Amino acid sequence: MVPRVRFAPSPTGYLHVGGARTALFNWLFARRHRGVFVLRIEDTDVERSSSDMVEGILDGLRWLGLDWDEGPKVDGPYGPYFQSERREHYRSTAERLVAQGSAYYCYCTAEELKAKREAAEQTSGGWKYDRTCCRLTADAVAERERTRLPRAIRVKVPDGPIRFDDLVHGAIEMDGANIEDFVILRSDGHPTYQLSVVVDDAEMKISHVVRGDDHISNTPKQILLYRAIGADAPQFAHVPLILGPDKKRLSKRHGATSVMEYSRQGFLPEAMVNFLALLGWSPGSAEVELYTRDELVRSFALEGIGGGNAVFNPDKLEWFNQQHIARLPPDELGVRVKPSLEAAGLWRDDYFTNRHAWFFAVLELLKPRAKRLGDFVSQGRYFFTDEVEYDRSAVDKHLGEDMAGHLHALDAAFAQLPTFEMTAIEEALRLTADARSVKAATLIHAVRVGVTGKTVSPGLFEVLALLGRDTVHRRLVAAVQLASPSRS
RNA sequence: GUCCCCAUCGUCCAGAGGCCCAGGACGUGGCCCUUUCAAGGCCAAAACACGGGUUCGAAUCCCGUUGGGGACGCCA
Repeated sequence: MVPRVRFAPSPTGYLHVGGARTALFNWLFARRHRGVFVLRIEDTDVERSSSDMVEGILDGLRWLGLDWDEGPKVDGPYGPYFQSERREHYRSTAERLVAQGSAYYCYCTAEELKAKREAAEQTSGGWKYDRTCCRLTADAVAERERTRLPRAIRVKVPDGPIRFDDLVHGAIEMDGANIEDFVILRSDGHPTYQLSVVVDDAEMKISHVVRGDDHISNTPKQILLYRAIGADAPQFAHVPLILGPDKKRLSKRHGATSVMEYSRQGFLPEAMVNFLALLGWSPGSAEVELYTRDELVRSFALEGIGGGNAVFNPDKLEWFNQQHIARLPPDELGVRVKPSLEAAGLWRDDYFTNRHAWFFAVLELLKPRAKRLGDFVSQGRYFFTDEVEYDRSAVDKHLGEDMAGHLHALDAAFAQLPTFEMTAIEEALRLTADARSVKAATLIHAVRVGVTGKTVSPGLFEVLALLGRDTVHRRLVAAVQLASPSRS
């Protein structure tokens, strides 16, 4: 039997890193075992759900490369995959449970319940539904039904232990006495999560439920429902939560939590996937941290998921990003960097055609310094435009008036070079420095500032070679001007 | 308040009774390389929460304490 897993987000927000990791674990498990990855949208809360949010979540999953086998836009044998389109399944199931005696109508109003709960919290602290409506006589129920009094449906929770074997936590047991008679169908006819999730997981033949730790306490309720509807419960694997640096559950307060926000910030999906996979999961003893998506699929196992919560570490994410950027082949890197250049207005189509060799060489040079995709632009913009932005303090420091003559001489030396390539450039510069009794380093720094506007760049000779003789000449002329006393 | 989960360096993990005076990665500090900054290489500091057991022997098993997290909704 092929494993069937699902990711079931509720579209009440964007895909955040916690949800992304849950989705990733499900996806990895499905791919590892050649199973099926189902995407189901849990939009039973009409008030808080929106189609924009659905799109946002799909975008996040697509960006991460987590493709689903059944779900929105991918028909399957167990659809529809939006809970809002499956109401009849839930309603009829709930009525069936009432008919067979495992659930009952509850006519208590929200106000009544709220009052009771608040009163109880004043005194004892905790509160469970007091089963007022469970004790109603058949006549009393019939009377209320006749007057069409609004009612919800509650499950009658039996006392006694409910056990299950969690794939990450092991045996877990809870006593029904600690669980209240929870609502499965609201008075407006909409199902609650507890009902819809069980009905759908059962009908969609889900074999393994991999979800957040925060659902552990829901699991016994759901097991009760599986029993009541006469279905086998799936295997459960409850993944610990992702925490912020303050050890509190990760939330907006901790900065970027939307997966797409990381995309915007220049992170690679490869890096995010690698980072998230290793947050709470480990392949075992291998002392390797960098994985491609395929490698993760090959080594993934639910057994490797640890039991404790994990703190989200942005520094490590950034390191993964740098490593994955460094591993991108040149043409692929070009594709990834293009949007940043476009956003800066520095993109030119011939970077992919006539000048692709030059373009790729520039990216390769900038690569070891790039932590995010935007760094190619912020650190290397002088490659893509002649409008050099000079760092004022760098100019003051390295382009003193004594440099004007040196730079002029260097420009002349460059003009004499038979070929303008790295070793020849270096030789010319060192010779010029010698001849004029300046330290090569001093001249190098001056040229760097003059040509790139910055004190920081890749190796200067590579930079000059890639910029080309004409560009270097123009900038050297400009640098001589900058260094000349007349400028002020 | 009740119930549940968790507990190894600052952080993420390895460790499934002797291989561990605890290993890797990020971060931090130092050195090397060097025209700057990175990258890379090398080195260093840094942890088994505490207390009881069990055992010849415990980071590993059991109990308790403490600490952290989660759930107790006609939210999901």
